[in-house]
Amino acid sequence: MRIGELARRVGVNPKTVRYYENIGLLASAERTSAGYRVYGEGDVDRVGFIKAAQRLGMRLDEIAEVLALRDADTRPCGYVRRVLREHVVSIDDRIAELRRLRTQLVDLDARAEELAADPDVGSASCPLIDNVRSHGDART
Amino acid sequence: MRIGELARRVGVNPKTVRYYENIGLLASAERTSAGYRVYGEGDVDRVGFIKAAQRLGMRLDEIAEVLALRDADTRPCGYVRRVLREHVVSIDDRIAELRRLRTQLVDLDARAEELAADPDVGSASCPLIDNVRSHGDART
DNA sequence: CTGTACCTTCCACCCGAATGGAAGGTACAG
DNA sequence: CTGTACCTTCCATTCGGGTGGAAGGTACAG
Repeated sequence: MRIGELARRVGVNPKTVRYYENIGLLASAERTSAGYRVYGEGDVDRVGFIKAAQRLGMRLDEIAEVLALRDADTRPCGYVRRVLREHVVSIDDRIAELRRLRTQLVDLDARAEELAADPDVGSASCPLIDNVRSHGDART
Repeated sequence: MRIGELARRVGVNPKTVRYYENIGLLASAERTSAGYRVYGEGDVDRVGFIKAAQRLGMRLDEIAEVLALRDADTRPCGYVRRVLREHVVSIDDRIAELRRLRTQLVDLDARAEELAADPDVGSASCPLIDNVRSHGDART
């Protein structure tokens, strides 16, 4: 497939794919005789992986390390395994932190519940909204 | 306390604190007669919360929404609770995705283990490292 | 053959999130 | 009363991660 289809399938801009190639996250793609880049399923996978990792807050350079590992059919050396293990630990930390945040949010919601149960207030006006909207454009 | 101490306690740059005030994440701080910003424990807490949320990949505008909620001693309206619940769901997604990534990394490490067990290769050289180092300066 | 949808390179610009530095005021120790 | 550590504002710059747009080539349908 060509770059457009790859991009569509992963949900990114074709430019982003070229950008990844530029910075070495993707190997230089094969080209058709006309110079068009040609991709296969492996690339869909790879770009998908990059995007997934990114959503988790990894930077591209960190992702590059992990991908390099993934690419290594060759015997992985100690360095590389250390990097791997570090990533696993940092993921564990992240998960733990997310759980803490989740708890805080659920508690907030519970408080909201209580207040909402208060019969003499409807849920009509919400000064909060104005509050939120006035700083930094709401993206939704 | 003044801005420097707040910043030190949370582990951020004083500039960052002013920046947060600018964009409305922090209310305008009280000032001494000389114009110095004055903070309390609540602010340490708040900036710490911002940083924690950020480490989890939330953007400042999303964090602003959650903080606005946290600020709401007033009855939370439906809108606000919806936002809350959305955040919880997205955290759950994030956790799930992190788990998937973790599994992938652990599998990689297991593969590394196998290969490392192969007796006729030491773990001396590692073409991977060069690979990684050549694109995007390694940060470590 | 022409349209249009897609591709190429190259260069410049955008956004979020800070951070640096200049120019100047303040708190307080010695 | 001076040093230095800290504060103020304002404006410019950085960095990561893209994205826009121009100028031009290509694939293929009608």
